[in-house]
Amino acid sequence: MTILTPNITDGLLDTYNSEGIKQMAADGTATNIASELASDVHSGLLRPGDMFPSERNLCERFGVGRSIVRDGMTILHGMGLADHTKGTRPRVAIPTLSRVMLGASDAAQYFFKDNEGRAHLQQARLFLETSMVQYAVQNASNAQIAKMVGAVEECDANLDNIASFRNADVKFHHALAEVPGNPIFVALHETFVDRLMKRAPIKDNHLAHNQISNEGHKEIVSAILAKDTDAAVRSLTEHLVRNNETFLHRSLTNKIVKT
Amino acid sequence: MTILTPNITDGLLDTYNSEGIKQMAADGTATNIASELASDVHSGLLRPGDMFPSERNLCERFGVGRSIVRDGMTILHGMGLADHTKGTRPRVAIPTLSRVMLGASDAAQYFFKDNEGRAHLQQARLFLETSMVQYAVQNASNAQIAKMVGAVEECDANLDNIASFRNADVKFHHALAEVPGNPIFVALHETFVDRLMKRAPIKDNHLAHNQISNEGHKEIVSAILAKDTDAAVRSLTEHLVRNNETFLHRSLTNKIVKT
DNA sequence: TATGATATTTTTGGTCGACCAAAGATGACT
DNA sequence: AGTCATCTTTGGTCGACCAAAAATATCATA
Repeated sequence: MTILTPNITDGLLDTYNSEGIKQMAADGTATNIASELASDVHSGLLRPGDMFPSERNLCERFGVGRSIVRDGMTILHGMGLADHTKGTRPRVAIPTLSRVMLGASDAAQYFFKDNEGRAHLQQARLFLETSMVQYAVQNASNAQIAKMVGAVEECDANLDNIASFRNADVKFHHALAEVPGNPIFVALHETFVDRLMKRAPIKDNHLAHNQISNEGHKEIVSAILAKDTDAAVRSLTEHLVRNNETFLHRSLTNKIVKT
Repeated sequence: MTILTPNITDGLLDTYNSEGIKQMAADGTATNIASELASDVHSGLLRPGDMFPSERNLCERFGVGRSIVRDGMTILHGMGLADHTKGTRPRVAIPTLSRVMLGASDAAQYFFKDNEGRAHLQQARLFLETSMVQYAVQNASNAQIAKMVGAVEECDANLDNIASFRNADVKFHHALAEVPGNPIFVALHETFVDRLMKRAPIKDNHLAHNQISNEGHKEIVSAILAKDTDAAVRSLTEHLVRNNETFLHRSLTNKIVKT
Protein backbone atom coordinates (compact mmCIF):
# COMPACT_ATOMS: atom_id res chain seq x y z
CA MET A 1 0.00 0.00 0.00
CA THR A 2 1.78 3.08 -1.18
CA ILE A 3 0.84 6.65 -0.59
CA LEU A 4 0.20 7.55 -4.17
CA THR A 5 -2.19 4.70 -4.81
CA PRO A 6 -4.07 4.89 -1.57
CA ASN A 7 -5.64 1.57 -0.86
CA ILE A 8 -7.46 2.56 2.28
CA THR A 9 -7.90 -0.48 4.43
CA ASP A 10 -11.08 -2.38 4.04
CA GLY A 11 -13.24 -0.17 1.94
CA LEU A 12 -15.97 -2.01 0.15
CA LEU A 13 -14.31 -1.14 -3.09
CA ASP A 14 -10.75 -2.19 -3.29
CA THR A 15 -8.71 -0.97 -6.20
CA TYR A 16 -8.49 2.53 -7.55
CA ASN A 17 -6.89 4.01 -10.59
CA SER A 18 -5.15 7.35 -10.73
CA GLU A 19 -8.45 9.18 -10.95
CA GLY A 20 -9.58 7.59 -7.75
CA ILE A 21 -12.46 5.80 -9.37
CA LYS A 22 -12.81 2.08 -9.27
CA GLN A 23 -11.19 0.21 -12.06
CA MET A 24 -13.61 -1.81 -14.06
CA ALA A 25 -11.88 -5.11 -14.42
CA ALA A 26 -14.85 -7.38 -14.94
CA ASP A 27 -13.95 -9.74 -12.17
CA GLY A 28 -17.10 -11.36 -10.93
CA THR A 29 -16.98 -10.06 -7.39
CA ALA A 30 -20.01 -8.51 -5.77
CA THR A 31 -18.18 -5.27 -5.10
CA ASN A 32 -17.13 -5.03 -8.70
CA ILE A 33 -20.65 -5.60 -9.93
CA ALA A 34 -21.89 -2.94 -7.55
CA SER A 35 -19.31 -0.41 -8.61
CA GLU A 36 -19.89 -1.11 -12.28
CA LEU A 37 -23.60 -0.56 -11.88
CA ALA A 38 -22.81 2.53 -9.83
CA SER A 39 -20.75 3.84 -12.69
CA ASP A 40 -23.57 3.23 -15.08
CA VAL A 41 -25.92 5.18 -12.85
CA HIS A 42 -23.57 8.10 -12.36
CA SER A 43 -22.64 8.22 -16.02
CA GLY A 44 -26.29 8.44 -16.95
CA LEU A 45 -26.30 5.13 -18.79
CA LEU A 46 -28.93 4.06 -16.31
CA ARG A 47 -31.41 6.82 -15.63
CA PRO A 48 -33.27 7.33 -12.36
CA GLY A 49 -36.54 5.44 -12.48
CA ASP A 50 -35.24 2.87 -14.93
CA MET A 51 -35.16 -0.72 -13.90
CA PHE A 52 -31.80 -2.38 -13.57
CA PRO A 53 -30.96 -5.19 -15.94
CA SER A 54 -32.55 -8.35 -14.65
CA GLU A 55 -30.48 -10.35 -12.25
CA ARG A 56 -30.22 -13.24 -14.67
CA ASN A 57 -29.02 -10.83 -17.30
CA LEU A 58 -26.30 -9.60 -14.98
CA CYS A 59 -25.40 -13.19 -14.17
CA GLU A 60 -24.66 -13.78 -17.79
CA ARG A 61 -22.82 -10.48 -18.16
CA PHE A 62 -20.46 -11.16 -15.28
CA GLY A 63 -20.36 -14.90 -15.59
CA VAL A 64 -21.41 -15.63 -12.05
CA GLY A 65 -24.39 -17.06 -10.23
CA ARG A 66 -27.29 -15.10 -8.98
CA SER A 67 -26.09 -15.00 -5.38
CA ILE A 68 -23.16 -12.83 -6.34
CA VAL A 69 -25.27 -10.51 -8.44
CA ARG A 70 -27.72 -10.32 -5.60
CA ASP A 71 -24.94 -9.40 -3.18
CA GLY A 72 -23.89 -6.69 -5.56
CA MET A 73 -27.41 -5.30 -5.61
CA THR A 74 -27.44 -5.27 -1.82
CA ILE A 75 -24.25 -3.26 -1.83
CA LEU A 76 -25.70 -0.95 -4.44
CA HIS A 77 -28.72 -0.44 -2.25
CA GLY A 78 -26.38 0.40 0.60
CA MET A 79 -24.83 3.02 -1.63
CA GLY A 80 -28.23 4.58 -2.04
CA LEU A 81 -28.38 3.93 -5.75
CA ALA A 82 -31.04 1.23 -5.85
CA ASP A 83 -34.61 1.59 -4.69
CA HIS A 84 -35.84 -1.66 -3.20
CA THR A 85 -39.18 -0.51 -1.84
CA LYS A 86 -42.17 -2.77 -1.30
CA GLY A 87 -41.30 -5.86 -3.24
CA THR A 88 -41.54 -4.05 -6.52
CA ARG A 89 -38.81 -4.50 -9.01
CA PRO A 90 -35.77 -2.50 -7.95
CA ARG A 91 -35.33 0.75 -9.75
CA VAL A 92 -32.48 3.17 -10.21
CA ALA A 93 -32.59 5.85 -7.55
CA ILE A 94 -31.65 9.46 -8.08
CA PRO A 95 -27.99 9.63 -7.19
CA THR A 96 -27.89 12.22 -4.45
CA LEU A 97 -25.40 12.89 -1.73
CA SER A 98 -28.25 12.93 0.76
CA ARG A 99 -29.32 9.45 -0.25
CA VAL A 100 -25.78 8.21 -0.04
CA MET A 101 -25.35 9.69 3.41
CA LEU A 102 -28.56 8.06 4.51
CA GLY A 103 -26.83 4.72 4.40
CA ALA A 104 -24.06 6.05 6.61
CA SER A 105 -26.65 7.46 8.93
CA ASP A 106 -28.07 4.03 9.62
CA ALA A 107 -24.64 2.86 10.64
CA ALA A 108 -23.72 6.02 12.52
CA GLN A 109 -26.78 6.37 14.69
CA TYR A 110 -25.30 4.10 17.33
CA PHE A 111 -22.52 6.58 17.93
CA PHE A 112 -24.99 9.31 18.75
CA LYS A 113 -27.42 7.64 21.05
CA ASP A 114 -25.64 8.28 24.34
CA ASN A 115 -25.13 11.69 25.84
CA GLU A 116 -21.50 11.94 24.87
CA GLY A 117 -22.17 11.06 21.25
CA ARG A 118 -25.09 13.42 21.20
CA ALA A 119 -22.93 16.22 22.52
CA HIS A 120 -20.37 15.57 19.82
CA LEU A 121 -23.07 15.71 17.23
CA GLN A 122 -24.39 18.94 18.65
CA GLN A 123 -20.93 20.45 18.54
CA ALA A 124 -20.44 19.38 14.95
CA ARG A 125 -23.76 20.89 14.11
CA LEU A 126 -22.82 24.13 15.84
CA PHE A 127 -19.60 24.31 13.84
CA LEU A 128 -21.38 23.57 10.58
CA GLU A 129 -24.11 26.10 11.09
CA THR A 130 -21.63 28.68 12.33
CA SER A 131 -19.81 28.36 9.04
CA MET A 132 -23.10 28.64 7.21
CA VAL A 133 -24.13 31.77 9.05
CA GLN A 134 -20.76 33.40 8.54
CA TYR A 135 -21.03 32.69 4.85
CA ALA A 136 -24.61 33.90 4.78
CA VAL A 137 -23.69 37.26 6.28
CA GLN A 138 -21.30 37.85 3.42
CA ASN A 139 -23.09 36.21 0.53
CA ALA A 140 -26.74 35.39 1.14
CA SER A 141 -29.00 36.57 -1.66
CA ASN A 142 -32.26 38.32 -0.98
CA ALA A 143 -34.15 35.27 -2.16
CA GLN A 144 -32.28 33.07 0.27
CA ILE A 145 -32.92 35.44 3.15
CA ALA A 146 -36.56 35.59 2.14
CA LYS A 147 -36.73 31.84 2.41
CA MET A 148 -35.47 32.01 5.96
CA VAL A 149 -37.96 34.74 6.78
CA GLY A 150 -40.69 32.56 5.38
CA ALA A 151 -39.68 29.77 7.73
CA VAL A 152 -39.67 32.19 10.64
CA GLU A 153 -43.21 33.26 9.81
CA GLU A 154 -44.26 29.65 9.57
CA CYS A 155 -42.76 29.06 12.99
CA ASP A 156 -44.70 32.00 14.38
CA ALA A 157 -47.91 30.65 12.93
CA ASN A 158 -47.41 27.27 14.59
CA LEU A 159 -46.07 28.07 18.03
CA ASP A 160 -48.52 25.74 19.68
CA ASN A 161 -48.37 22.93 17.18
CA ILE A 162 -45.43 20.72 18.01
CA ALA A 163 -45.18 18.91 14.73
CA SER A 164 -45.74 21.90 12.51
CA PHE A 165 -43.35 24.05 14.47
CA ARG A 166 -40.64 21.47 14.18
CA ASN A 167 -41.25 21.25 10.50
CA ALA A 168 -40.85 24.98 10.11
CA ASP A 169 -37.87 24.96 12.45
CA VAL A 170 -36.15 22.36 10.31
CA LYS A 171 -37.05 24.40 7.27
CA PHE A 172 -35.27 27.43 8.71
CA HIS A 173 -32.03 25.64 9.40
CA HIS A 174 -32.26 23.85 6.10
CA ALA A 175 -32.56 27.16 4.31
CA LEU A 176 -29.42 28.27 6.10
CA ALA A 177 -27.56 25.18 4.92
CA GLU A 178 -28.63 25.86 1.37
CA VAL A 179 -27.05 29.30 1.20
CA PRO A 180 -23.62 28.32 -0.09
CA GLY A 181 -25.22 26.21 -2.81
CA ASN A 182 -23.00 23.29 -1.89
CA PRO A 183 -24.78 19.94 -1.88
CA ILE A 184 -22.39 18.61 0.75
CA PHE A 185 -23.74 20.97 3.36
CA VAL A 186 -27.31 20.19 2.47
CA ALA A 187 -26.60 16.47 2.65
CA LEU A 188 -24.87 16.75 6.00
CA HIS A 189 -27.73 18.79 7.30
CA GLU A 190 -30.43 16.48 6.05
CA THR A 191 -28.62 13.39 7.23
CA PHE A 192 -27.69 14.42 10.70
CA VAL A 193 -29.34 17.65 11.75
CA ASP A 194 -32.79 17.15 10.30
CA ARG A 195 -33.11 13.71 11.77
CA LEU A 196 -31.73 14.87 15.07
CA MET A 197 -34.21 17.73 15.24
CA LYS A 198 -37.22 15.70 14.28
CA ARG A 199 -36.27 13.10 16.85
CA ALA A 200 -35.59 15.51 19.67
CA PRO A 201 -37.54 14.92 22.86
CA ILE A 202 -40.51 17.12 23.51
CA LYS A 203 -39.96 19.92 25.92
CA ASP A 204 -42.45 20.60 28.65
CA ASN A 205 -43.94 24.02 28.14
CA HIS A 206 -43.25 23.86 24.46
CA LEU A 207 -45.13 27.07 23.70
CA ALA A 208 -42.71 29.20 25.69
CA HIS A 209 -39.82 27.22 24.36
CA ASN A 210 -40.94 27.65 20.78
CA GLN A 211 -41.34 31.38 21.28
CA ILE A 212 -37.83 31.72 22.62
CA SER A 213 -36.54 29.48 19.88
CA ASN A 214 -38.12 31.53 17.13
CA GLU A 215 -36.85 34.73 18.69
CA GLY A 216 -33.43 33.18 18.13
CA HIS A 217 -34.27 32.66 14.47
CA LYS A 218 -35.28 36.29 14.17
CA GLU A 219 -32.08 37.49 15.76
CA ILE A 220 -30.06 35.42 13.36
CA VAL A 221 -31.84 36.74 10.29
CA SER A 222 -31.61 40.28 11.56
CA ALA A 223 -27.89 39.94 12.05
CA ILE A 224 -27.50 38.50 8.57
CA LEU A 225 -29.46 41.41 7.13
CA ALA A 226 -27.31 43.84 9.11
CA LYS A 227 -24.21 42.02 7.86
CA ASP A 228 -23.07 41.72 11.46
CA THR A 229 -21.07 38.52 11.58
CA ASP A 230 -20.34 38.59 15.29
CA ALA A 231 -23.96 39.12 16.23
CA ALA A 232 -25.09 36.40 13.86
CA VAL A 233 -22.66 33.87 15.26
CA ARG A 234 -23.52 34.87 18.80
CA SER A 235 -27.24 34.51 18.20
CA LEU A 236 -26.83 31.17 16.49
CA THR A 237 -24.62 29.82 19.25
CA GLU A 238 -27.08 30.87 21.91
CA HIS A 239 -29.92 29.40 19.92
CA LEU A 240 -28.27 26.01 19.51
CA VAL A 241 -26.57 25.77 22.89
CA ARG A 242 -29.80 26.53 24.68
CA ASN A 243 -31.51 23.56 23.11
CA ASN A 244 -28.66 21.27 23.96
CA GLU A 245 -28.46 22.49 27.52
CA THR A 246 -32.14 22.09 28.19
CA PHE A 247 -31.81 18.56 26.93
CA LEU A 248 -28.97 17.72 29.25
CA HIS A 249 -30.69 19.44 32.13
CA ARG A 250 -33.84 17.50 31.52
CA SER A 251 -31.81 14.33 31.49
CA LEU A 252 -30.25 15.21 34.83
CA THR A 253 -33.52 16.05 36.51
CA ASN A 254 -35.06 12.96 35.00
CA LYS A 255 -38.17 14.72 33.86
CA ILE A 256 -39.15 12.24 31.23
CA VAL A 257 -41.86 13.54 29.00
CA LYS A 258 -43.70 10.93 27.10
CA THR A 259 -43.13 11.06 23.39
CA MET B 1 -45.27 8.64 8.55
CA THR B 2 -45.58 11.24 11.23
CA ILE B 3 -43.06 13.85 12.20
CA LEU B 4 -42.43 12.55 15.68
CA THR B 5 -41.60 9.06 14.57
CA PRO B 6 -39.55 10.01 11.60
CA ASN B 7 -39.52 7.24 9.11
CA ILE B 8 -37.06 8.73 6.70
CA THR B 9 -37.76 7.39 3.26
CA ASP B 10 -35.82 4.43 2.13
CA GLY B 11 -33.14 4.05 4.72
CA LEU B 12 -31.77 0.59 4.99
CA LEU B 13 -33.25 0.35 8.42
CA ASP B 14 -36.89 1.05 8.52
CA THR B 15 -38.54 1.40 11.88
CA TYR B 16 -37.34 3.39 14.84
CA ASN B 17 -38.50 3.69 18.39
CA SER B 18 -38.55 6.89 20.44
CA GLU B 19 -34.84 6.58 21.15
CA GLY B 20 -34.17 6.57 17.46
CA ILE B 21 -32.61 3.13 17.56
CA LYS B 22 -33.97 0.31 15.53
CA GLN B 23 -36.56 -1.78 17.21
CA MET B 24 -35.55 -5.37 17.52
CA ALA B 25 -38.61 -7.21 16.41
CA ALA B 26 -37.06 -10.49 15.34
CA ASP B 27 -38.51 -10.43 11.88
CA GLY B 28 -36.30 -12.39 9.60
CA THR B 29 -35.37 -9.60 7.24
CA ALA B 30 -31.78 -8.99 6.25
CA THR B 31 -31.90 -5.44 7.55
CA ASN B 32 -33.17 -6.61 10.89
CA ILE B 33 -30.46 -9.20 11.21
CA ALA B 34 -27.87 -6.58 10.35
CA SER B 35 -29.18 -4.10 12.87
CA GLU B 36 -29.44 -6.71 15.58
CA LEU B 37 -25.86 -7.75 15.03
CA ALA B 38 -24.91 -4.08 14.94
CA SER B 39 -26.55 -3.64 18.31
CA ASP B 40 -24.61 -6.55 19.68
CA VAL B 41 -21.37 -5.03 18.47
CA HIS B 42 -22.11 -1.58 19.82
CA SER B 43 -23.34 -2.93 23.13
CA GLY B 44 -20.11 -4.84 23.57
CA LEU B 45 -21.81 -8.22 23.46
CA LEU B 46 -19.65 -8.92 20.44
CA ARG B 47 -16.13 -7.63 20.95
CA PRO B 48 -13.82 -6.44 18.17
CA GLY B 49 -11.77 -9.34 16.91
CA ASP B 50 -14.40 -11.90 17.86
CA MET B 51 -15.92 -14.01 15.18
CA PHE B 52 -19.57 -13.59 14.47
CA PRO B 53 -21.87 -16.52 15.17
CA SER B 54 -21.69 -18.90 12.27
CA GLU B 55 -24.13 -18.26 9.48
CA ARG B 56 -25.94 -21.52 10.15
CA ASN B 57 -26.28 -20.52 13.77
CA LEU B 58 -27.84 -17.22 12.75
CA CYS B 59 -30.13 -19.07 10.36
CA GLU B 60 -31.53 -21.02 13.26
CA ARG B 61 -31.74 -17.96 15.47
CA PHE B 62 -33.76 -15.96 12.98
CA GLY B 63 -35.56 -18.84 11.38
CA VAL B 64 -34.48 -18.05 7.84
CA GLY B 65 -32.26 -19.50 5.18
CA ARG B 66 -28.64 -18.71 4.72
CA SER B 67 -29.22 -16.28 1.85
CA ILE B 68 -30.98 -13.88 4.16
CA VAL B 69 -28.35 -14.14 6.84
CA ARG B 70 -25.72 -13.64 4.20
CA ASP B 71 -27.47 -10.52 2.97
CA GLY B 72 -27.51 -9.25 6.50
CA MET B 73 -23.77 -9.80 6.81
CA THR B 74 -23.24 -7.89 3.58
CA ILE B 75 -25.19 -4.98 5.00
CA LEU B 76 -23.21 -5.22 8.22
CA HIS B 77 -20.03 -5.07 6.22
CA GLY B 78 -21.37 -1.98 4.50
CA MET B 79 -21.88 -0.49 7.94
CA GLY B 80 -18.22 -1.03 8.63
CA LEU B 81 -18.84 -3.45 11.46
CA ALA B 82 -17.70 -6.68 9.83
CA ASP B 83 -14.24 -7.43 8.55
CA HIS B 84 -14.41 -9.64 5.49
CA THR B 85 -10.78 -9.57 4.46
CA LYS B 86 -9.07 -12.32 2.49
CA GLY B 87 -11.45 -15.21 2.71
CA THR B 88 -10.87 -15.67 6.39
CA ARG B 89 -13.80 -16.01 8.67
CA PRO B 90 -15.44 -12.60 9.13
CA ARG B 91 -14.61 -10.91 12.37
CA VAL B 92 -16.09 -8.08 14.34
CA ALA B 93 -14.49 -4.80 13.40
CA ILE B 94 -13.78 -1.97 15.78
CA PRO B 95 -16.86 0.24 15.59
CA THR B 96 -15.45 3.58 14.59
CA LEU B 97 -17.02 6.55 12.92
CA SER B 98 -14.15 6.59 10.45
CA ARG B 99 -14.85 3.02 9.43
CA VAL B 100 -18.53 3.77 9.07
CA MET B 101 -17.84 6.78 6.92
CA LEU B 102 -15.54 4.72 4.76
CA GLY B 103 -18.58 2.95 3.40
CA ALA B 104 -20.19 6.24 2.53
CA SER B 105 -16.97 7.34 0.92
CA ASP B 106 -17.12 4.49 -1.57
CA ALA B 107 -20.55 5.65 -2.61
CA ALA B 108 -19.74 9.35 -2.50
CA GLN B 109 -16.58 9.36 -4.57
CA TYR B 110 -18.56 9.65 -7.76
CA PHE B 111 -19.86 13.02 -6.67
CA PHE B 112 -16.36 14.38 -6.30
CA LYS B 113 -14.63 13.21 -9.42
CA ASP B 114 -15.49 16.13 -11.68
CA ASN B 115 -14.25 19.66 -11.19
CA GLU B 116 -17.50 20.94 -9.77
CA GLY B 117 -17.75 18.18 -7.21
CA ARG B 118 -14.12 18.63 -6.33
CA ALA B 119 -14.65 22.33 -5.78
CA HIS B 120 -17.57 21.59 -3.49
CA LEU B 121 -15.42 19.21 -1.52
CA GLN B 122 -12.66 21.78 -1.29
CA GLN B 123 -15.11 24.35 0.00
CA ALA B 124 -16.45 21.96 2.60
CA ARG B 125 -12.93 21.21 3.67
CA LEU B 126 -12.15 24.89 3.93
CA PHE B 127 -15.18 25.44 6.13
CA LEU B 128 -14.34 22.47 8.32
CA GLU B 129 -10.74 23.42 8.83
CA THR B 130 -11.68 27.05 9.37
CA SER B 131 -13.85 25.96 12.25
CA MET B 132 -11.04 23.81 13.55
CA VAL B 133 -8.52 26.61 13.42
CA GLN B 134 -10.86 29.05 15.10
CA TYR B 135 -11.42 26.54 17.84
CA ALA B 136 -7.71 25.86 18.08
CA VAL B 137 -6.86 29.51 18.61
CA GLN B 138 -9.09 29.54 21.65
CA ASN B 139 -8.60 26.08 23.06
CA ALA B 140 -5.62 24.20 21.67
CA SER B 141 -3.45 22.69 24.37
CA ASN B 142 0.30 22.92 24.25
CA ALA B 143 0.51 19.22 23.52
CA GLN B 144 -1.82 19.61 20.57
CA ILE B 145 0.17 22.54 19.22
CA ALA B 146 3.34 20.57 19.72
CA LYS B 147 1.90 17.83 17.57
CA MET B 148 1.30 20.30 14.77
CA VAL B 149 4.81 21.65 15.14
CA GLY B 150 6.11 18.11 14.91
CA ALA B 151 4.29 17.66 11.61
CA VAL B 152 5.71 20.94 10.34
CA GLU B 153 9.23 19.78 11.15
CA GLU B 154 8.56 16.50 9.41
CA CYS B 155 7.41 18.45 6.37
CA ASP B 156 10.60 20.49 6.42
CA ALA B 157 12.69 17.35 6.59
CA ASN B 158 10.98 15.87 3.54
CA LEU B 159 10.56 18.78 1.17
CA ASP B 160 11.96 16.81 -1.74
CA ASN B 161 10.27 13.50 -0.99
CA ILE B 162 6.81 13.57 -2.46
CA ALA B 163 5.33 10.67 -0.52
CA SER B 164 6.88 11.54 2.81
CA PHE B 165 5.95 15.18 2.51
CA ARG B 166 2.37 14.29 1.79
CA ASN B 167 2.32 12.03 4.77
CA ALA B 168 3.54 14.78 7.01
CA ASP B 169 1.20 17.24 5.36
CA VAL B 170 -1.75 14.98 6.11
CA LYS B 171 -0.45 14.59 9.63
CA PHE B 172 -0.51 18.34 10.12
CA HIS B 173 -4.09 18.77 9.04
CA HIS B 174 -5.11 15.68 10.92
CA ALA B 175 -3.63 17.10 14.09
CA LEU B 176 -5.71 20.22 13.51
CA ALA B 177 -8.86 18.13 13.19
CA GLU B 178 -8.06 16.38 16.44
CA VAL B 179 -7.98 19.55 18.51
CA PRO B 180 -11.64 19.65 19.54
CA GLY B 181 -11.46 16.01 20.61
CA ASN B 182 -14.60 15.28 18.62
CA PRO B 183 -14.48 11.99 16.70
CA ILE B 184 -16.85 13.38 14.09
CA PHE B 185 -14.29 15.87 12.87
CA VAL B 186 -11.57 13.27 12.79
CA ALA B 187 -13.81 10.91 10.85
CA LEU B 188 -14.81 13.57 8.35
CA HIS B 189 -11.20 14.48 7.91
CA GLU B 190 -9.96 10.94 7.46
CA THR B 191 -12.77 10.03 5.13
CA PHE B 192 -12.72 12.95 2.79
CA VAL B 193 -9.70 15.16 3.31
CA ASP B 194 -7.03 12.54 3.87
CA ARG B 195 -8.08 10.60 0.84
CA LEU B 196 -8.35 13.76 -1.20
CA MET B 197 -4.87 14.84 -0.21
CA LYS B 198 -3.22 11.49 -0.75
CA ARG B 199 -4.83 11.24 -4.13
CA ALA B 200 -4.02 14.75 -5.28
CA PRO B 201 -2.12 15.04 -8.54
CA ILE B 202 1.58 15.76 -8.31
CA LYS B 203 2.63 19.32 -8.92
CA ASP B 204 5.48 20.09 -11.20
CA ASN B 205 8.24 21.76 -9.25
CA HIS B 206 7.07 20.09 -6.11
CA LEU B 207 10.04 21.29 -4.07
CA ALA B 208 9.05 24.93 -4.39
CA HIS B 209 5.45 24.04 -3.91
CA ASN B 210 6.18 22.09 -0.77
CA GLN B 211 8.22 24.94 0.63
CA ILE B 212 5.40 27.42 0.10
CA SER B 213 2.93 24.93 1.48
CA ASN B 214 4.87 24.39 4.66
CA GLU B 215 5.33 28.10 5.10
CA GLY B 216 1.56 28.16 5.21
CA HIS B 217 1.61 25.59 7.98
CA LYS B 218 4.05 27.70 9.94
CA GLU B 219 1.93 30.81 9.57
CA ILE B 220 -1.08 28.93 10.84
CA VAL B 221 0.67 27.58 13.90
CA SER B 222 2.19 30.97 14.63
CA ALA B 223 -1.22 32.59 14.50
CA ILE B 224 -2.62 29.92 16.80
CA LEU B 225 0.20 30.53 19.25
CA ALA B 226 -0.42 34.26 19.06
CA LYS B 227 -4.11 33.64 19.60
CA ASP B 228 -4.81 35.72 16.50
CA THR B 229 -7.98 34.26 15.03
CA ASP B 230 -8.10 36.50 11.98
CA ALA B 231 -4.55 35.79 10.99
CA ALA B 232 -5.03 32.06 11.52
CA VAL B 233 -8.12 31.95 9.34
CA ARG B 234 -6.47 34.08 6.70
CA SER B 235 -3.40 31.89 6.58
CA LEU B 236 -5.44 28.73 6.43
CA THR B 237 -7.64 30.07 3.66
CA GLU B 238 -4.64 31.12 1.61
CA HIS B 239 -3.02 27.78 2.22
CA LEU B 240 -6.02 25.78 1.07
CA VAL B 241 -7.20 28.03 -1.73
CA ARG B 242 -3.78 28.11 -3.29
CA ASN B 243 -3.74 24.35 -3.66
CA ASN B 244 -7.16 24.33 -5.19
CA GLU B 245 -6.34 27.09 -7.60
CA THR B 246 -3.16 25.51 -8.81
CA PHE B 247 -5.15 22.39 -9.46
CA LEU B 248 -7.75 24.17 -11.52
CA HIS B 249 -5.09 26.15 -13.32
CA ARG B 250 -3.21 23.01 -14.15
CA SER B 251 -6.38 21.54 -15.47
CA LEU B 252 -6.98 24.55 -17.70
CA THR B 253 -3.51 24.59 -19.12
CA ASN B 254 -3.62 20.87 -19.58
CA LYS B 255 -0.24 20.27 -18.13
CA ILE B 256 -0.76 16.69 -17.21
CA VAL B 257 1.94 15.36 -14.95
CA LYS B 258 2.19 11.64 -14.89
CA THR B 259 1.12 10.17 -11.58
C1' DT C 1 -63.20 -4.39 -37.10
C1' DA C 2 -61.81 -2.05 -32.94
C1' DT C 3 -61.64 -2.12 -28.01
C1' DG C 4 -61.61 -3.32 -23.54
C1' DA C 5 -61.59 -6.89 -20.05
C1' DT C 6 -60.01 -11.34 -18.77
C1' DA C 7 -57.21 -15.60 -18.88
C1' DT C 8 -52.68 -17.52 -19.67
C1' DT C 9 -47.90 -17.66 -20.25
C1' DT C 10 -43.35 -15.67 -19.27
C1' DT C 11 -40.25 -13.17 -16.64
C1' DT C 12 -38.58 -11.54 -12.31
C1' DG C 13 -37.13 -11.17 -7.63
C1' DG C 14 -37.16 -13.84 -3.11
C1' DT C 15 -35.87 -17.97 -0.65
C1' DC C 16 -33.98 -22.23 0.12
C1' DG C 17 -31.10 -26.42 0.27
C1' DA C 18 -27.10 -28.73 -1.85
C1' DC C 19 -22.40 -28.88 -3.19
C1' DC C 20 -17.44 -27.43 -2.76
C1' DA C 21 -12.89 -26.06 -1.10
C1' DA C 22 -10.52 -24.51 2.62
C1' DA C 23 -9.69 -23.67 7.37
C1' DG C 24 -9.89 -25.52 11.89
C1' DA C 25 -10.48 -29.27 15.21
C1' DT C 26 -9.66 -33.87 16.49
C1' DG C 27 -7.42 -37.91 16.97
C1' DA C 28 -3.85 -41.50 15.89
C1' DC C 29 0.69 -42.74 15.72
C1' DT C 30 5.63 -42.22 16.39
C1' DA D 1 5.34 -34.17 23.11
C1' DG D 2 5.25 -33.51 18.42
C1' DT D 3 3.74 -34.54 13.75
C1' DC D 4 0.70 -35.97 10.47
C1' DA D 5 -3.79 -37.81 8.72
C1' DT D 6 -8.71 -37.49 9.14
C1' DC D 7 -12.93 -35.45 9.96
C1' DT D 8 -15.98 -31.57 11.03
C1' DT D 9 -17.33 -26.94 10.49
C1' DT D 10 -17.44 -22.75 7.88
C1' DG D 11 -17.97 -19.46 4.26
C1' DG D 12 -18.57 -19.18 -0.95
C1' DT D 13 -21.24 -20.47 -4.96
C1' DC D 14 -24.72 -22.38 -7.54
C1' DG D 15 -29.12 -24.12 -9.39
C1' DA D 16 -33.95 -25.12 -8.26
C1' DC D 17 -38.37 -23.82 -6.57
C1' DC D 18 -42.06 -20.31 -5.58
C1' DA D 19 -45.21 -16.39 -5.70
C1' DA D 20 -46.01 -12.23 -7.68
C1' DA D 21 -45.74 -9.06 -11.35
C1' DA D 22 -45.52 -8.17 -16.31
C1' DA D 23 -46.39 -9.27 -20.75
C1' DT D 24 -49.03 -11.60 -24.03
C1' DA D 25 -52.78 -13.86 -25.96
C1' DT D 26 -57.86 -14.65 -26.02
C1' DC D 27 -62.29 -13.37 -26.43
C1' DA D 28 -66.73 -11.01 -25.78
C1' DT D 29 -68.93 -6.93 -27.10
C1' DA D 30 -70.02 -2.61 -29.40
